[in-house]
Amino acid sequence: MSKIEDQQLATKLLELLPQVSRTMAGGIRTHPDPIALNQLMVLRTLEERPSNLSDLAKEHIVSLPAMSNTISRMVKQGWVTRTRSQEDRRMILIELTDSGQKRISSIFQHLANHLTALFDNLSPQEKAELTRGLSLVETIFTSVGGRER
Amino acid sequence: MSKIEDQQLATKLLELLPQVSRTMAGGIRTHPDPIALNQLMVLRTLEERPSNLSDLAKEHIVSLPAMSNTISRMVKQGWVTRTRSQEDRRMILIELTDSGQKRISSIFQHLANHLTALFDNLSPQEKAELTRGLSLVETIFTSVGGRER
DNA sequence: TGTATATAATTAATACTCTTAACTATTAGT
DNA sequence: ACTAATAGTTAAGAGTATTAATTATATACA
Repeated sequence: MSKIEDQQLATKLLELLPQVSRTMAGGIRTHPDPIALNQLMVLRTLEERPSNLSDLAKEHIVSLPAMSNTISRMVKQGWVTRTRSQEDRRMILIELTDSGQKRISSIFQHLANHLTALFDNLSPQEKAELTRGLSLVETIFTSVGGRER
Repeated sequence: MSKIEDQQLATKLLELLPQVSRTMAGGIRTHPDPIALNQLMVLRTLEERPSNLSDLAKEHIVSLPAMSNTISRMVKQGWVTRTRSQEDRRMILIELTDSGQKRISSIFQHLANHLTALFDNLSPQEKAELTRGLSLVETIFTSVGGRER
């Protein structure tokens, strides 16, 4: 019920956001052959399963044109392929290529090492608390689901 | 020591990032007269104290040109002013205008309401855990300080 | 069967953010 | 005075986002 506390949470989240996202971006930029943060995240999704454009856009909470654009850039790089579905010819299936797979492994490993170094200073106790906190963030922000419009 | 756990933390963070930032951006976009998320964050910094460009750039972990660019756009909107410091004439002091102050109040209030609604479903216990988790994120990601280069 | 509607994706127009490299002032050190 | 460091801007280039308009394809129903 405490409105004030909630506002403080909101404020803290708003302050943390650029710190986190730019530290991440920085962790990628030190890779010899870097990639945009968003592209890495899309590639990680595709690593788990091929996907069509709409689902990808929904999952990453961006508009269809934005995702289409991003995919175009990655197709140009040879990291993913676009294939029209035969069952429903309106749909485009996006799949990771071997080249894309290699790329993502290399960069993700690099980033993970970078982040792991940051976590190193935490005690096991603190790591557990951090994990718990992130789970709550996950609950809150994924319950919203797609964009609310 | 558990490398695997750390990687899972990294992965979770990487997955959460777009969810959080886009939910935030969405919370702003529903305002009748929206603003870019980054601009809101810079305005909030300036609300606390006027600042020169370098400090602003450091605090938001972006390059000097990026911040200069963002400030230019906000000056054009009349939300902040640029004044050359008299003590050290190399420095530019950025200050919030009344118009900027009004703008930020309105939008931040809107966003905070939006987020507060998300927090509403949490128990006080969970809110405490979330707060703790965010503090840890803060510790980790602000200890890095500026960009690591 | 045919027409209307919904869905999937793309293109276009526009805006914002970010990087590095090159350049202009100004200040501080020797 | 000369050099080096610091503060900021401008330029070039890439990436990401939005909404609006357009093209296909699929589905619903009269």
